[in-house]
Amino acid sequence: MRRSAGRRPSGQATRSGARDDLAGKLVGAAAALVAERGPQGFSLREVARRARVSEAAPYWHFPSKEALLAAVAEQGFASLAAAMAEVRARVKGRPQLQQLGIAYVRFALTHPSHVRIMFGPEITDKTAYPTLHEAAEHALSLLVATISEAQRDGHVRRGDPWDLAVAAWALVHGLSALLIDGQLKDRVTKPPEAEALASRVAKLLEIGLARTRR
Amino acid sequence: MRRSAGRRPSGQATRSGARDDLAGKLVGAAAALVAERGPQGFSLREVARRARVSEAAPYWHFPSKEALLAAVAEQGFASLAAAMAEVRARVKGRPQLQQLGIAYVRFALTHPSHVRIMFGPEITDKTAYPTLHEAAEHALSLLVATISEAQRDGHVRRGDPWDLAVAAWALVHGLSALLIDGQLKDRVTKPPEAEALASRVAKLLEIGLARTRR
DNA sequence: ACCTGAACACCGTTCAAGT
DNA sequence: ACCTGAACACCGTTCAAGT
Repeated sequence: MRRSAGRRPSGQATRSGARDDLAGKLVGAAAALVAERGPQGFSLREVARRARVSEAAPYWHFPSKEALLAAVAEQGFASLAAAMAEVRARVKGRPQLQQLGIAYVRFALTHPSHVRIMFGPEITDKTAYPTLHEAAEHALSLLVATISEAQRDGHVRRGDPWDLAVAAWALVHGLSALLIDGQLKDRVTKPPEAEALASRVAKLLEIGLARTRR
Repeated sequence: MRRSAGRRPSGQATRSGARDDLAGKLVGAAAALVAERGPQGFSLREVARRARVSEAAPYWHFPSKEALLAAVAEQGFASLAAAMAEVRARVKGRPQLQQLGIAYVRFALTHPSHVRIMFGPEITDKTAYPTLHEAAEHALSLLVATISEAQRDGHVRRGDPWDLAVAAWALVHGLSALLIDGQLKDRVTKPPEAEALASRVAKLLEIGLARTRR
């Protein structure tokens, strides 16, 4: 009960750009370890070992293993949002939604362990980490914005944009989960097949959300 | 290297109906523990404690913690398939698909930890447990059958039924995952709201998969 | 303020030993 | 064939102690 509950979960340096920043190094090592071994093989002690500090050292910067993972998850939502923003900047008009969906699945397939941390039960209460919550919220807001604009341009049916966004999110998130969890291994074994499936499903999304009478 | 890799992962009795069946008792205790504490709080030692045997005892019946969890997951897919079959028997015609979707989400919301075990990373290689794989395959086959019949009856567009089934599965699975993982807690806080959202999303599914020009 | 070393209470799994 | 008791190598977390 002597430490101050690990501020700076995003892991900036204490002073400007100091490179003795252990918090940042821990987040980096944690992200790498998650990518390597997945949520199962992850351990705080191994992170400490990789950062060349004692097993108790991380506790000064993060109140728990969960808090460190929350920082990793936040990082993940930031990269996801960046990937989404890139698509929104690059492709305009009717195909935007489909491309956004494909980008989502692609992100999940290239960072499966990251995605598991972002959404899985490792972080029990997401609202306990406000910056994580905001990062997730921001990614969703990009999708809602895309839907709203598509409605304005007449590419998507009328209706509550949040509802439609959740449906779109659920579709690509569900496909990602099924692929990551190996539930479709019988029929889709290689990455290109997964990409093709993602493309077809995202096409169905575009059709499904399209204005009736197309 | 002295035991025979735990046969009977479904946990039947050795002789007909013998009630000293430890394997079955372990699966029961494991399922209860999963429901109580989730995948995180689950431990093989606690299961052994609840079954009133030593911590080494489970290893005669199951080669690993993962194998015991695979039995729990198999049970989960069996109940899911049963719930789906019930819907298929009860409701016919065009609303069948929507009702199936709602039933899926309802199952996930009432058995969140079970669903996590069924789909999560706890079981690394699903193909290593053939009966688990079959149980999952069977649940999917019910969905494919529903789609095929709906196509025959003119309620669903043309196209590879497996593709359409995967899209439908992804949609309801994704919505379930987002709800379970608390990703929608900002907007949907109570079970009735979740049900209503599931209903609207499943309706979108029906519309999206409908024949064009409806 | 920040970190170490040692400790506590847990794990999954193995292995000799019992019946 | 089936189970126990003890052991090994790990965990997350805490706490006194150092600087």
